[in-house]
This record gives sequence, C-alpha cells and structure tokens, in this order.
Amino acid sequence: MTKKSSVTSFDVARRAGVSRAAVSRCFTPGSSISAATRQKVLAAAQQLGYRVNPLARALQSNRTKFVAVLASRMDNPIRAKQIHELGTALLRNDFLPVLLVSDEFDDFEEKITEIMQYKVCGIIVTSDTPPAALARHCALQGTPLVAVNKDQATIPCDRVLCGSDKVGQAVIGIFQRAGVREVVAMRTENRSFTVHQRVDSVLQAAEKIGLSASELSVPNMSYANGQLGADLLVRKAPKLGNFGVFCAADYLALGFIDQIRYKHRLLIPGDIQVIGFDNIPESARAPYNLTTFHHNTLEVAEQCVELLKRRIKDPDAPAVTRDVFSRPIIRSSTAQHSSVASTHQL
Amino acid sequence: MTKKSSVTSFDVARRAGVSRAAVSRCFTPGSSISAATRQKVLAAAQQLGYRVNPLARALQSNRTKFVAVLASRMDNPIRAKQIHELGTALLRNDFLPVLLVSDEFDDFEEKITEIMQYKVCGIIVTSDTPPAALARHCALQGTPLVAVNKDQATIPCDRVLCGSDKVGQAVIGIFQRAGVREVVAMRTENRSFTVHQRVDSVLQAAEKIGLSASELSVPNMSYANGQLGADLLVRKAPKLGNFGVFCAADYLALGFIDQIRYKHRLLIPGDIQVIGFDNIPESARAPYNLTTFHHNTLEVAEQCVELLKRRIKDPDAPAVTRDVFSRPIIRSSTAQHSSVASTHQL
DNA sequence: AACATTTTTGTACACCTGTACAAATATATT
DNA sequence: AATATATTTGTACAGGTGTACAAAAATGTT
Repeated sequence: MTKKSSVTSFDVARRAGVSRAAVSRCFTPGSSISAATRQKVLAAAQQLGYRVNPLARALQSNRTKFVAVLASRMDNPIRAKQIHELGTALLRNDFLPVLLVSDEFDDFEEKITEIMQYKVCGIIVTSDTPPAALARHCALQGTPLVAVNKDQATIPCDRVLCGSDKVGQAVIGIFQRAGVREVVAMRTENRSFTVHQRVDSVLQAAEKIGLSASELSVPNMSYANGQLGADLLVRKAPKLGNFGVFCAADYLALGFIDQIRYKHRLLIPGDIQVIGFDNIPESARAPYNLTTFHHNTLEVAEQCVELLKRRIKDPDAPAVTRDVFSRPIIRSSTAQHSSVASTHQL
Repeated sequence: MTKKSSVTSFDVARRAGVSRAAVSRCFTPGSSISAATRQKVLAAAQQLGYRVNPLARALQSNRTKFVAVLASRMDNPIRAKQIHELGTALLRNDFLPVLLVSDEFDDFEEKITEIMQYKVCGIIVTSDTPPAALARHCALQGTPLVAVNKDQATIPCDRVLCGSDKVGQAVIGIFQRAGVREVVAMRTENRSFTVHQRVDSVLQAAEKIGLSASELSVPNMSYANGQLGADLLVRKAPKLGNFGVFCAADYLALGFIDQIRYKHRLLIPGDIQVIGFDNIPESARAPYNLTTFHHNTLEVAEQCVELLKRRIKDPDAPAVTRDVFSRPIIRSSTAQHSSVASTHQL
C-alpha cells in the first residue's frame, strides 16, 4: 500500500506548508524548531509515510549508523556468543553491525578500507590478528575503534578486557583447597593476549605462595590442541599425583579432559584436576562438569558500545580500558574440599 | 600520508585532463570509455588515492553492496557456523553482510524496514521466525530475498534447503542394519521447517518397510530438551530393547545421550542407538561419537549467494529451491553391523 | 511603546556520484 | 574522398539530505 518509498522531504514540506529545511530540522535532534511546525511536519510525514533517506543523510553528514565488527572464525562457542552479544547490543543502541569475518582473507585490509568508505561510525575488533595498519587507518579517518581482549601495545585505542589478569589468585585458591601440589598452566602460542594474561596470572599467583608451577605450550586454542596438551603432559610427567591443570580456555580443557580419560585412562578429578576459562555451555554438562570462569560476553558487549558512544560524543577523550569481572564457577573437575559445605553448582 | 580522503572525482578529472563524467565511467563497469582516457583516469586516481564514494554512488544508483543477514540466537554451534559461512561467502563475492540478530526484539520488523532504507541489495533469512510481513516488504521494494531452511508456504521466495526430506531412508537403513526393531523420532514443537521435514521423512521411511515407529515431541531444539526427551522416552517405555532414536538435531542428541547415560544409567549404543543431524564438532568427540548427517553449511552459504546474484541479475526469474545434500556419517552411537567392514570414521 | 535580544524560518549551497542527451570524434563503407 | 555509422566525450541535471547565512518573527527589557 505504501508508495514506492520515493516520498522525499520536499513532499512533506509542501504538504505541511513549510520549507524543506524545516522538515530536515524536524528529524535532526538538537535543531532549532518550534513546537507548532514540528507538529505540522510530523503529521504530514506520518500521512505520507516519509522516512529520512539515510544514504542522502550520510552523504551530507559524513556518518552512518554502521559499525564494523571484525571477527575471526566462530568455531569456538565463546566467540560466537561474543559476536551475538555485540550484534544485539549494537542493534539495541541504534547501530547497525556490519560483520567482517577475517577468515581466509589475504586482502582483509582492503575490506576494511572499503567499509570505512561507507563512513562507519565505529569499528569493534574481536579478531585474533588485527592488521597493524588498522589503528593507523582509524586515527587518520577519525573513526572510533574499540578493541576486545587486545594488548595495549598491539593497538592503541579504547579497550574492553574480561578480567584475565585477575584469575590467578582464584585458580590457585581453588587448587590449593583441593589439595593440588603441582600446577600446570596451558598456554597457546598464538598471539591471543588474554590467554597470556591468564597463564601469567596463574603462574605469578602460584609463585607468590611458593606452589610449584610450570607451563605447557600448544600451538593454538582448539579442542585438538587440548588433546595434544594432555599427551604432552602425560609424556612429561608419567606419574601424575596431585596435579592441577589450568587451561586458558574451556575449549582446550574439554579436549584435555577427553584425552586424559579416553586415551590415557586417568580420572578427573581423581588423578588430575582441571580448571578452564569461558564457561561455554558444554562445560556445564555431565561428561565434563568443568570448574571454570564465567566469561561475561554480554557485559563485554555493552561496555564496547558504551565506549563507542563515549568516543563518538568526544573524539579526543583519552583512551580507556574497561575490565569486566569473570567470576569463578566451581564444579566437579576440581575436588571439593571437605570443609567447604557445597559450592558445587551447575 | 593519504589526504583526508576527500579526494573527489572532480579532482581526478582535473588531474587527468578529462571531464568528471569520464572518471565516473571509468569506475562503472560496462560504460563506454576509450582505452586511452581510462589509462589517464586510472593513473590520476592512483596518484591521488581516489576511491569512489559508495554513499554518493548508492544515492544515485539506489543500490548498495549491503546484504542483510537475519539470524536468531547463535547458541547452537550449527547456527554460528552457518552465519560464519554466510559472512565469508558474501565477503568473497563483494557483498557486505549486515548482521540482524532477531533475538529479543519486539520491533524487529522496524529494524528490517530501517535497513531496507539503506537500499540493501538483498536479504538472507536464517532466523527461526521470519516476520510474515518480510516477503511482502521485499516484493514491494523489489529487494531479493533468500530463505534458508524455510517452508515454501511461510515465505514465497528463493530458498536453500539442506536435504532434510531425504534423510529417512538413510536413517532407517542404518538402524535396520544395526538390528533396531523400534524407531522413535524426536520432533520439536517450534516452527523449524527442517526439523519437521526430517522427522516426517524418517517416519515415512519406517512405514514404507513396515518398521515400528513413533514420534516424541519436545518444545524446542536445545540440549536441555534433549535431556527432557530422554526422560519422556524412559517413562513411556521402561524396558528399552533394540530401540533406535533419531534426534532432529545433534544438539538434542547430545542432551539425550548424556541424560540416558548419566541419569538413567543405560548404554549407548548397547541399550539405545542414536542418530542426529548437523554434525557439530562435539558430536565427533570421544564421549559422544554420534552417528549423524553432515550439515553442509558452506555449500548452503554458497548457494544462497548464487541465488542472490541470479536474482539481482534477473529480478523476474521464477523462484527456485536448491536442496543441498547432507551425507550420513556413521559413528559408534549406532551399532556396527557385523558384515559391514568399517564405515566407522571420525 | 520603543528598543534589544533571542528564537525560528526560508533561501541557497554543498555533499559526490550516475546517466540522458547532444555534440564531437573515430571508424567503416562506397 | 565523401558519406554513413559507431564510438567516445562533455554538459547538465537528478538523487535527497544537512546547514551557514540572513531575514523574519517572537520574546524580553526599559
């Protein structure tokens, strides 16, 4: 029933008996317009089914509602969840997320410069390997940039972290209460900033109280590498007693647990205790019941949007870092201390 | 080093010593321009770092490279994978995916009409509950629409399916060779078209060869509902012998298996055999080893893009449906028949 | 009531491109 | 070489909006 949507501000102006500028002002927040004319314009717009043409507006104002979201592969459920939360958070705040999946792209930088031509009002980086040139591009164009779980050095801009540098004390506390004598922290060799933060934090906390701790390195953060980690550990320390293994991500932990159980035929938490990070859905299930940290992707997403809005409002504000707390969730992949009543939870 | 990117076609024209129209033609495929001037324009553009302003172009041509991707929650890994594949497929084909996550939005229709104002060149629907008005809007605006795993009746447009209506024969074949005497197909009550296709297909194939079959209904497609299904089945048929359960999605199957094993203390495949659909990563792992069907999300995504391009080229082409084959993957949640050598695979 | 000040309005231009049209040039034909 | 045809070029307009500027109206002040 609606016309071919070619109803323009000119049509509304004529209908309302005002100038076209008045129409524009009516739909531009903060413009000077009297209540009377606003009323007239709104009525006419309603009748004609008028909507501001966002492309024309963008051409004029040099800004759209688009926000580029840079993501890497979504095979890890926590990544998928983060993208989902970012998407909904952006939509809730009247932005439009453009999804740039970096996977398999040589000319990813080209894609980024292309999307920037569309005058996006911001960029959120989630992907593992942000092109070094990205920050430079953004600074040059004046495009707000928010990095999720990135090192300050890698990309100088507003950042949101997930409390990875604070897990050490909790991890060591849980292990200690459960009678662990030897801690192993599994690190990945890729440049995931948070993984390094978590492992460093755990090693540091162990050292602080004089608990024996070492680290184990696997290439990247996948289920298969969790399995590999199990093989490496078993080879390195054939007789495992009172061992506690911290895996820098649940995905690693699941592979580790399955391999320890199904290949090496050891018991968890009997022979080895395991703590992960992320609290992906699988971790809560019966076969795993993994003690872990709740990665609060919703809060991370909301902080991202908040920082984005802040910077849009004040482009010259100093860069800040928001650290979102990840609370520990204790399940049965770690032994329950006798004196602790029942922290056990799903 | 690059200027503030305000280099316009006018600048290039002056530098190349041609008219502005020549510059436009140089960057518009299919325009009439001589090799000589094209050369001159390209050289000037290169020197100045000129890029066509896509917003101005869109305003003129009434078309952008944006494609709206309608998605629902990404908690199910197969959904996340599908979105990932769609995203990369669109980027590979020079489109820009705008992600609209339908979750929790009352005014989702409003969001859709908003994004359509941006003159998107297409919409791909993946979400479970496509607004009924969507197809109408698209037809009205002439926007190409591709639906993934949707009923023809729900939305009349180009469609891509994943071979759900052809699983029956394979499922029954596997069950039969494994000695199953009683088939149960688990259906979800939500309006997922493919779930119904799969269950119907299985029931039909069972009836065809006179195998006893019934169905079991749970509210929706989640791990928890898989658990619920297990409870319902055990209550309904306390003595389970030679039972084969088809779960319309792996996610259901995992919940079913865990509940059967950890709560009801039965063996899989000893007491109950299970087949799923999707082949999510978890299904391949040691604790599950689920016999299932490989949901070919990559192929689905590529078909979507192909149909989209086809319709952009020829808006009046008749609506077509592409059905992507999902091949069975036989693992140890179904018993291996003695005469079959080794179809077992990870 | 006369003036000063603030708010609102309309006009005109800018944003940057694609393309219809006619003029100009190049190529083919006799 | 002269004509007919095909190709290329430039001019001018259209696409729909935001906003600087000055004029007009409304409000406040003495």
